[in-house]
Amino acid sequence: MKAPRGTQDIIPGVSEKWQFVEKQLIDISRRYNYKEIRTPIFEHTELFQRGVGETTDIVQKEMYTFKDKGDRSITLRPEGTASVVRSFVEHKMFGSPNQPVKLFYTGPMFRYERPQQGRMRQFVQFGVEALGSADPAIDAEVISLAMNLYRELGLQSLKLIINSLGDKESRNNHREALIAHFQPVKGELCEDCQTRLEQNPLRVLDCKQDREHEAMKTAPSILDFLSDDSSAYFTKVKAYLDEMNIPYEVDPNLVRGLDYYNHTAFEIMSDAEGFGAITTLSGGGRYNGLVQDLGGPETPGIGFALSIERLLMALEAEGIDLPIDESLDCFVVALGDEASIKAAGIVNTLRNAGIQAEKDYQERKMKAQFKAANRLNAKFVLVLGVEELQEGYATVKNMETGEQENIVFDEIPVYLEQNL
RNA sequence: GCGGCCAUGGCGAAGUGGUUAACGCACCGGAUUGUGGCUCCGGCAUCGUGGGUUCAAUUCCCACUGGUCGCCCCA
Repeated sequence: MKAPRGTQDIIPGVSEKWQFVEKQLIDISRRYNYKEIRTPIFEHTELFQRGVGETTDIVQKEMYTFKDKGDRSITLRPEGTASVVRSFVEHKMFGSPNQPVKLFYTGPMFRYERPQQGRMRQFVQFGVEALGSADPAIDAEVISLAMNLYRELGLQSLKLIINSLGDKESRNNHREALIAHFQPVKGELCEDCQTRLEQNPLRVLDCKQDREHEAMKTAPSILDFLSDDSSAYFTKVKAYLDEMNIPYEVDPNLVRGLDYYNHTAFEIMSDAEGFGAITTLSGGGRYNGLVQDLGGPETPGIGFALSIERLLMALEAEGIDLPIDESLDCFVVALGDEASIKAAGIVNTLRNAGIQAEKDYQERKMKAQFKAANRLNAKFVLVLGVEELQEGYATVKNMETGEQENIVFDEIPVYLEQNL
């Protein structure tokens, strides 16, 4: 038996990295005053159809959807925002006195895709959502949070790309212009783009296949169609980023793959060598209509999500070692049955005193027990033999210096606490 | 969803249509009857799964599963 395609086990040796990174993400989020939200891993299919958008690749071909025994259509969540917004509405968080409502989440997401490195069918996202504020300062805050998460872990090769998708009016005008622009050459575009032109002409812009087509190069930019309000908004977002010394690049072709975005859109990529085809570390943007689409009052929102798998890949690509403690405080070597019983007692006492302790369970000989202790990076080894048992002490060896001394049983916890 | 490459012990990695499938690392045991990191000796493999060709398949063919790279898309 193997884990299903596109899934992975995170086992000791790697799980420590996950724990470290996840703790880091949570700590930094707390500093920005985001609170954790946990939502179900599956939802009614309709939530994603409405929230993510019928025309998106996610909804059209990537969802894990099934009927449960009550004949309900259920979908394993492909992303986090729709669920968070659903929960925001369901729990009437729009009524909270603390606005905006600032939330973060971590957990597995599911998309049925062809796996390759950095693209799994089950992958873990960390994301934040700020609901209830239309202040460009919160856009900048979310972006700065995203950048800081990476920076504080030591990543250097980062590129922040931003764009504005405008408001409804801007998008409609741009949409008309795009259709008018591409219609005459429609037959020369790839099949997907021909469909996109009908359904969501904006997405023609980020087609990789037709990138070289001259109509692409001369295509009307959304930035030229921004309404005065949208344009002013985007200018303010940039001003905040400038003030926070966050470098960015404006890419008018940056289009997010989910339908709910408007105004600010951004993506963080890695420049690092050895990163293969996938360079996007995280993406996010503003979604001012989404809360209303999902049955809540008109409420602005912005958020972003990152993939922890890709974050770990980026760390690897940049050769960053996480400060993970792989040592063991104490290993108790016991010789014989009687000593083994005493060892179990001592190990228990030490653990109760907050000291990491381990003993042998393989009936190994002394030499092999020392080898095991060494392998576990034990800082101290306690030896219990016949003589020790008789006299009521343990031989305590400092594995780094090789020095050893006799410590009576009762004093072992204190001795170790003082010397660790 | 499309195309290429790949699959040998815990890990890395040779190899062959035919009796015992190299080697390195790790692990276990011994040399060293109570002390790790060095040395020497010994031990340790249903050759991804299923089917086919053949007197004989780990080796050839097919399917499946999985990995990987590119495309697509994204996190």
